[in-house]
Amino acid sequence: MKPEAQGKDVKLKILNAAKKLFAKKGFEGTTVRQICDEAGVALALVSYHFGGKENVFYALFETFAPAFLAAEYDLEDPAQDLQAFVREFALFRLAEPELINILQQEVMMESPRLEKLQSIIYVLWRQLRLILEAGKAKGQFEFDSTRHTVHFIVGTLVFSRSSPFLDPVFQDENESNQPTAAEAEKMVVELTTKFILNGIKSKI
Amino acid sequence: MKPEAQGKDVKLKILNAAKKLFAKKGFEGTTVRQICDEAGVALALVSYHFGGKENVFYALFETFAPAFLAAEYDLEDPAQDLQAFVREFALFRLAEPELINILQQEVMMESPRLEKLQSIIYVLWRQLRLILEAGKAKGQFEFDSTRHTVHFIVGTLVFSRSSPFLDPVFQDENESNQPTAAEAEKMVVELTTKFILNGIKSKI
DNA sequence: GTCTATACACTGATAGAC
DNA sequence: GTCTATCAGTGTATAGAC
Repeated sequence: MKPEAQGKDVKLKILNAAKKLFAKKGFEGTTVRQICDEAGVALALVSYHFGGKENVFYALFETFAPAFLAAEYDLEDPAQDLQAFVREFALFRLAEPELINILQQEVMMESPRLEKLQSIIYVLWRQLRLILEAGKAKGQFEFDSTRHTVHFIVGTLVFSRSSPFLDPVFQDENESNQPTAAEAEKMVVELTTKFILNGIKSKI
Repeated sequence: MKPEAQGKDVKLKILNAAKKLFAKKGFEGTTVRQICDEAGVALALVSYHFGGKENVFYALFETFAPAFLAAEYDLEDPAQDLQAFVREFALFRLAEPELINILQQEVMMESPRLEKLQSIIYVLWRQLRLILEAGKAKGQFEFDSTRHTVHFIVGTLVFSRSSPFLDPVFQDENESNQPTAAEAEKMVVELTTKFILNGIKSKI
């Protein structure tokens, strides 16, 4: 391994370890020692490469959510925009469940760290709000309060804890034969879209 | 104040402080010192009255969610049962937002503390699942996957962070004139019910 | 029951060898 | 760049005065 590549490698190992641990134990519940143990590197390397635990947190989002939902919507067909929005969000959640998990925890406790993520979150929030209002104006959606509806949709999109003890082992309901990973992905996106669009009485 | 009542008073002050802080900073992010400062009592009293920080956590739910959603549903009219379920949940969230907040954080990180709350959570989860399946069997609801639909509904019910920076100050949309607290409550319940019931195409 | 003072493990961060 | 050893600070819990 080339010397100059080692730094990158260690940084990535730390980021992956931190992602896993932050999602599982929260930011405060995770110690730098745990991160380094999980990553298999020495304790000092978090400070060396990132300059502290908090910067690992920010690097997590810069690395794994670089242009997360940077898509713009022209609001010409809000129903279609909403579908695209939901789809993109659901796919990101499938790709990076830990990141969504961390984000949700931080949003819940209004952590001070959110300030530096405000751009990401606020943009999303605003996009959704604009789509909803445009769709309502065009008669495509049916809801009373934009503020609450944004909450409902975000809640639907964000919450997906497949804890073993909440979903006890039981026969696959409809999906009797094991779907492939790709099929399962597609299904989740479809189901989520359907629930949300139904929720605001939009055609699918 | 009667001597024997002082203990109760201090315990309640600690519980209220802990509820506020756990919701805001998470369990691990909250220190016993912070709890006691917020409660205005000496550091030692958490250990004295509860036997440690973790027991304060459990006492929180025993105290403020004594028979939370103990309601039974006969599943004769699942659509009505679901409405009652959503209503009861939404009202509890209005009454004890911090508790829902804490619960959500813990569920997200699958904290070890959840084990002792399993009965509460699992019962809820199961009730909702049973209502959904009964309603589907009766043709009242329309959805493909019970598992995912439970997730969507719980997400909708649980997520409601009214952070000032997510909902920037802007003119009350529909609700132009200030509603009373009771009216606002009623509205939230109605909106939530509507979104969820629409989501599974149930009549309202 | 409530307080202050303290014990002692563990935290994040750094210094210095390699 | 990476490691081990160590620091100062803070965590929870307890001992003992009142």
